[in-house]
Amino acid sequence: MRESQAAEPRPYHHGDLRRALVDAARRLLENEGPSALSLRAVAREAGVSPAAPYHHFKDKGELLDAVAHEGWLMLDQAMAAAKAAAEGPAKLTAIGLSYVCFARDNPALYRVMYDAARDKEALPMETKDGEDSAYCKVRNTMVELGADPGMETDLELATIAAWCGAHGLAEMAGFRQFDHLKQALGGEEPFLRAVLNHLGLFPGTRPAC
Amino acid sequence: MRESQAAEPRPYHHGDLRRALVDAARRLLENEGPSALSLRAVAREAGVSPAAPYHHFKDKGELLDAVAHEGWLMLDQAMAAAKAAAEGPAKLTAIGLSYVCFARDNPALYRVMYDAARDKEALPMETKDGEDSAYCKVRNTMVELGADPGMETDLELATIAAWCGAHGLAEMAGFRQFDHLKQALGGEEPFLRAVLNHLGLFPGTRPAC
DNA sequence: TTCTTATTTGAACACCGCTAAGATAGCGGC
DNA sequence: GCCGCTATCTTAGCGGTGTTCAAATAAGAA
Repeated sequence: MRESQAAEPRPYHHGDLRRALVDAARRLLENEGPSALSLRAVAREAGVSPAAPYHHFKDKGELLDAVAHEGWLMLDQAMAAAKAAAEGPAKLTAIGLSYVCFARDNPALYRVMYDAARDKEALPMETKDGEDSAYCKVRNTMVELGADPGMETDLELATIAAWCGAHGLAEMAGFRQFDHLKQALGGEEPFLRAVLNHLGLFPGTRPAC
Repeated sequence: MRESQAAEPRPYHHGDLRRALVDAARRLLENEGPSALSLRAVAREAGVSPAAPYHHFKDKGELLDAVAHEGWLMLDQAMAAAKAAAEGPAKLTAIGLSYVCFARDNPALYRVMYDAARDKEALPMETKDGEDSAYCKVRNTMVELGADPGMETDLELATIAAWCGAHGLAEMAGFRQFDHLKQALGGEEPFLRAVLNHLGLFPGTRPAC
């Protein structure tokens, strides 16, 4: 591993500037926040001129897309790990909790991920390897927990509802106005679990009206 | 009312540039989208120099705060109207639907509203008139529908869960990947209603596990 | 070696948020 | 009426941004 990982897209001068730019962007994002993520700053961080990135990305948005893609991969992994670590119906809550915790621990990256999704007007539905996306993992878990895969619309609706709840909670969990409630419940994780339990996560268990 | 509403902040040269700037910003937001909402563009739209806004707003963020504030007032009104038009338990779904429709019809404004909220790390909890905010309206509705106001944490959790679900749906409802589901359900509004019904909106009705 | 092509640079353009200095216009006191 | 006074607005400018383009450079092919 002489120059980190390279050799796949046939680097010329730099080694693998595309890779280096995405890494620099993630570094900036973590250290300085999303407002510091200018294309020029990324180039500076990677040690190249402001015009260099344009030979690897059409524009700034495409670089952000690449960053977002890595974010979705990380989220996938976190959710898969949480699912594997839990048993039975607790799997769903565990997945939701891992989702919200990922957003809490990577707020800038999470923002970039959803900005990209809004631009495309779609959530990523499959990873590069053809594997199921995080969204599909939630749906699969629903089926494993007893949702009828024949009732496709109901299954899809339950998945969407769960995803919406988790995303909303991820965006709102940091708001200060909930601090007293977290304290009353004994910490942040109990608070998150409590809200998740209030959401109608399980298919077929919603109130009839 | 000679020059629209004025006389409160004692305008000098322009009449009421502050008001005009917020209006110009809302006009730009609606016509050109959030990315076109630069402070200079707002000044241009209002017919003043790029430096003029700084005598009425500390910086760009403060102007956006003013725009966001008007957005929250509009959302308040929409939710209040929806609540008044529905009866019984349908009130909650009606409120949720009005929330999501507001976001759909004013996507750029909705974005500005939540950007401001994230900066402050809080949702607006009361309007200028001391009236209850949209968030409080949801909680009040929960009580009217039978939630026990004595169980304060449970009431709060239910309110948060409902708000999270509505916000998540508002952000996700426009994604193209749900088009086929909307079609299967007979349109967008049935789709929104279906997702809202899948969310655990009502306090005390969540599954026991 | 020479040719070709991918990569990177440096300079430039238009736009951005923001600041400072000066011009302008409405107000209160005389 | 006139005179400050102060709020308002403009002009000019700073450093930063995304993006383009011609020139320079370096790697591989012939």
